[in-house]
Amino acid sequence: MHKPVPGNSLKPACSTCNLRKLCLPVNLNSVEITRLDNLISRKGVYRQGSILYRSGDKFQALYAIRTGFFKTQILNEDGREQATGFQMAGEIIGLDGINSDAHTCDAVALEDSEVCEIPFSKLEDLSRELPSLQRHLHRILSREIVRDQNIMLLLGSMRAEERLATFLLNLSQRFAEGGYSPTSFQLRMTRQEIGSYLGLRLETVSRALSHLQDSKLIHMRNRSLEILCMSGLQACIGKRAR
Amino acid sequence: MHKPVPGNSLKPACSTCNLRKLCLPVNLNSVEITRLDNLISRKGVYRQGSILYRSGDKFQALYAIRTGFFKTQILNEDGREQATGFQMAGEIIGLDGINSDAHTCDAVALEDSEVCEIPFSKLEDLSRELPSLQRHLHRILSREIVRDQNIMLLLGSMRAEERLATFLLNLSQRFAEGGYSPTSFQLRMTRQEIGSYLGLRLETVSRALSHLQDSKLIHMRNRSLEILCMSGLQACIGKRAR
DNA sequence: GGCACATTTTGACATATATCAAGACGTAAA
DNA sequence: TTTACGTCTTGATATATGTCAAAATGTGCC
Repeated sequence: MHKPVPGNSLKPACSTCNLRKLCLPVNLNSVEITRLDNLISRKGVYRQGSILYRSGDKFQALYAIRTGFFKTQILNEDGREQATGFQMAGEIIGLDGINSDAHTCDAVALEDSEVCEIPFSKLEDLSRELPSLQRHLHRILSREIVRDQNIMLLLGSMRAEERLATFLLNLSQRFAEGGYSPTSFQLRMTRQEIGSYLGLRLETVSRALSHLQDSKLIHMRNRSLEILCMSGLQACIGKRAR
Repeated sequence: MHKPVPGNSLKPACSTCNLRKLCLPVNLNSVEITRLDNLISRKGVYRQGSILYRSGDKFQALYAIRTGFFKTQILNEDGREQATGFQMAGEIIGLDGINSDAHTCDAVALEDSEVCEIPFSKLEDLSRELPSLQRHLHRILSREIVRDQNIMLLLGSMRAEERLATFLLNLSQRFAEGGYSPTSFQLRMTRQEIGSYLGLRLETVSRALSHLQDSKLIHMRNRSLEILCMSGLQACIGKRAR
């Protein structure tokens, strides 16, 4: 397990253009953007395997991922573990902590990553002054709710291969939104972590991926994925409703 | 399927004491409470089976349930259905719609119910003026995220009987919070609806309930439930991690 | 009060996924 | 390069839950 490295060595600050493009694409004029930028005080580099926050940690800030990849997971009292999401550059992490002023999940870097810290009470202050920022924050919170409910649908009603197809298509879409190839990318997580997210054992994940490959819908070599037939992947979701 | 009945016949307005107690227990002085009350314009009575909103409906308001019981559900393109929650008096419904200005699930009354409508843009306006209201709104949104992630844990890693036990204990706790008996209450939903929520078939729900009853942890007569051994129910969660 | 329909229970059987195990593969350190 | 360790794949088998079916029970309407 590595330790987080304070990231003052890396120069590209979480500046205006990045905020707009990645984290907070909100209709603000340049003065307002500057005020928002000024909130974002500390930045950090997190090495692969290091912890951004743990369940139980005091909640003080949201984090905008500038580069890299994280997972969030919750742990039961009985040691059960559930990955609740994988977050990539441009996404906001930490919303779970607002409710009780404490985080309820762990956030772990899956590769070396940079984050911007957004002190939440300052964000609240500013969003009282800027309606457009306020609205954006509300949308981010609501989007997370919608996303989680769609995962409930997946976990509650899809079979293993459908879950995998849904998962890969979702990653594909998000890579596309980030400006990367939607058909060819690296999986940053292990089969075990994918399984934890999809409610499957790692062997089932492996078998389902092999089957998708046998069907010529994807090509996998270790963790690099190529989607060969997007429509075929889409079609295999909901092939057999139950 | 019944139609909603405009509820101007019923007098008990969603007034201060109700707001405080049920929906928005937020630190506001009486002037502020009055301003909040004034937002809450329309009220409605919904008969059992009627629809509060449908997926795709334009989002304009949140709803505070004054009395009664609702379920929310999402439907896949392929007709798959997932109950995403059961909401009781004192709870807020409709948060899913904020993200895209359209609801993403259906909300159905499971018994005759009364709701207060809270126009969301007015709530945003007021919450820019009242930090304590703003903070409360953020907590409500975050709480829903935490709740959904705990259901992901349930769906992703628990066995049928554990899911049932978790579900019953959650209902019990919420009834207790609403001032009702935590050990004896009516289930407002069918076995099919419970199954949809827990990712199980109705037969499995029925069998799991029968088994909990055989184990003397609960007593069920139709839809009235008595919890005989709270600690026993708790113990059967996580008995066998996988 | 009786009829029709929805809901629930229970049984027998099917099946998807978990479990256990072994070997292949990939990566990092010596 | 070799070694060691974590990850992944694949096979054989076990098991929890789904599926199908029938009967019992409950509920609402005429």
